[in-house]
Amino acid sequence: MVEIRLTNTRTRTKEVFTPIDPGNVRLYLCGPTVYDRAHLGNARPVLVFDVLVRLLHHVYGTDAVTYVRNFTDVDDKINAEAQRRRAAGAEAPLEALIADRTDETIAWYHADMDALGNLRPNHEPRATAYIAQMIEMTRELIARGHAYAAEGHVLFDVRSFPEYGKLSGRSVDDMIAGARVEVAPFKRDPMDFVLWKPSDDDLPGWESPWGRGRPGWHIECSAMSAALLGPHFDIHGGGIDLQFPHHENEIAQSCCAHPGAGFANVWLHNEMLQVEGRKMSKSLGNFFTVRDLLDRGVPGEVIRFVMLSTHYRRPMDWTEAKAHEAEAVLRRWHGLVAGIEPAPSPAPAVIAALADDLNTAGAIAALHELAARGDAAGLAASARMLGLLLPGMGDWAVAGDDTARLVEALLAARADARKARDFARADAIRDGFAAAGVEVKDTAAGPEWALAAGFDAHALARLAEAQGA
RNA sequence: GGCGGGUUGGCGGAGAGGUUACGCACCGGAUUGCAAAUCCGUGAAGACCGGUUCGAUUCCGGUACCCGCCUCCA
Repeated sequence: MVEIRLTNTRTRTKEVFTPIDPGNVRLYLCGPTVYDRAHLGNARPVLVFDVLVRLLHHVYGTDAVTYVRNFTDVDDKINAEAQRRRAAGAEAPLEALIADRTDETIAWYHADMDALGNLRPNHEPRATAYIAQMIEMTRELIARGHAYAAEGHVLFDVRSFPEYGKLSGRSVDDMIAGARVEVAPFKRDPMDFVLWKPSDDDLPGWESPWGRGRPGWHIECSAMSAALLGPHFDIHGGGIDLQFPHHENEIAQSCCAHPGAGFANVWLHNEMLQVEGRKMSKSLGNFFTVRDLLDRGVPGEVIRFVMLSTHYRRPMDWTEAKAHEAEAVLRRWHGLVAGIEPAPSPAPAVIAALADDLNTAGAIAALHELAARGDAAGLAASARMLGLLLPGMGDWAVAGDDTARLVEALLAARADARKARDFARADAIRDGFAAAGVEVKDTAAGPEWALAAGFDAHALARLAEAQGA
């Protein structure tokens, strides 16, 4: 049995992972709020968990893993978009406009994450389908003395939970000292957070013991994880920015609603994404979505490779240079594994790297070594652990028939020129191939060719025209 | 103010208290009509200051600089 070690944010140490039930390893990843396209940063935790899930599948068996990732479809940004559409003349009721928006966004999300080669989770609960469970949990928290109703709101009483702040390493008093929190007059403590809030007629709402309203941001994950994984499960994760307040609040809610259950054993947090060395933000103009990259012709597999080439607990810097380098590597690897039957099992070095706190960069280094050794079958089998070189994934790296015809014609023209010792023409074709991103290898058995990074079909067509090929 | 992350060779980026990371680039050689690709090979590091140690880039303390979170955010 492979020993997996993971860095647990809760204990701040790298620990040997021991499942609660090896027959049903359970993980929960905080999913997107579905108000817009997923940006590149949204993809990072999904990729990290995808590799983790593939590793768990390998170690415990595909059927022994339950992976849950939610869709947050109750949110003020969604409401604002729906209200904007109604103001713009949409006739449908607000709830229908919201459903349209969230359905549309979920479809985008699926398409984008699929394009990056991510497995779909076993469950993808929508918050709106678990309102009853959220209300029930809120009632339970009030009954146990951890929450109170005030002016249509229900608030969690952070002073009732001595562990509050433990995950993020802060005390309630410290937080208040540097606080920029909204201090509503009905809060007992400035750090108390909302479990339920009232909705007026312009907002979606559900009937509750506290009047018509909607849930606060954090309660959904507590309710959905409990409903689908139980009150005690193995791994919970997300971006490090969720550590506080979201995950801190989840812990408070879940532990107080289910005393003694334990909630999540291991907390995994990925560091943030940067772009060309700077924070990705709309104001800096370097903000882009996964779809933006895909539409610009960056293959999903290339995005995946770049994202996995930095360890998840380090800041990841997205650069054009990395994308270009990743493309070159993947093209080479696709060429190497084409038509090769993958080995029966992945290379031990790759498994060992991944089992050591998901060292994807180390695993990629091990893949390089397999490639250098010419072990195509091993490379093919091992790359799959990282969700790379999957069947059907490399279509982008393979030349189409039209391209193949042009290249073959040009190669024939070059061979004629060389035979005639017309080296000027032969060199022109050679340089044209290089400029178009076609890599030609002259071997003893004749020329072989492949598309290189930056392949340009138009440049190739122009070359063929110029050479009359 | 509080909490956290980072600083490794030209660039990217890992692990390990003592032995080659790995990739890209560079340089030399083989090969080629010239190249490309390929193969072989060389060189190149650990922000700064202390401490522990026979020995630290790796552990501990401090300094500097960069980044993030504390407000919606993966």
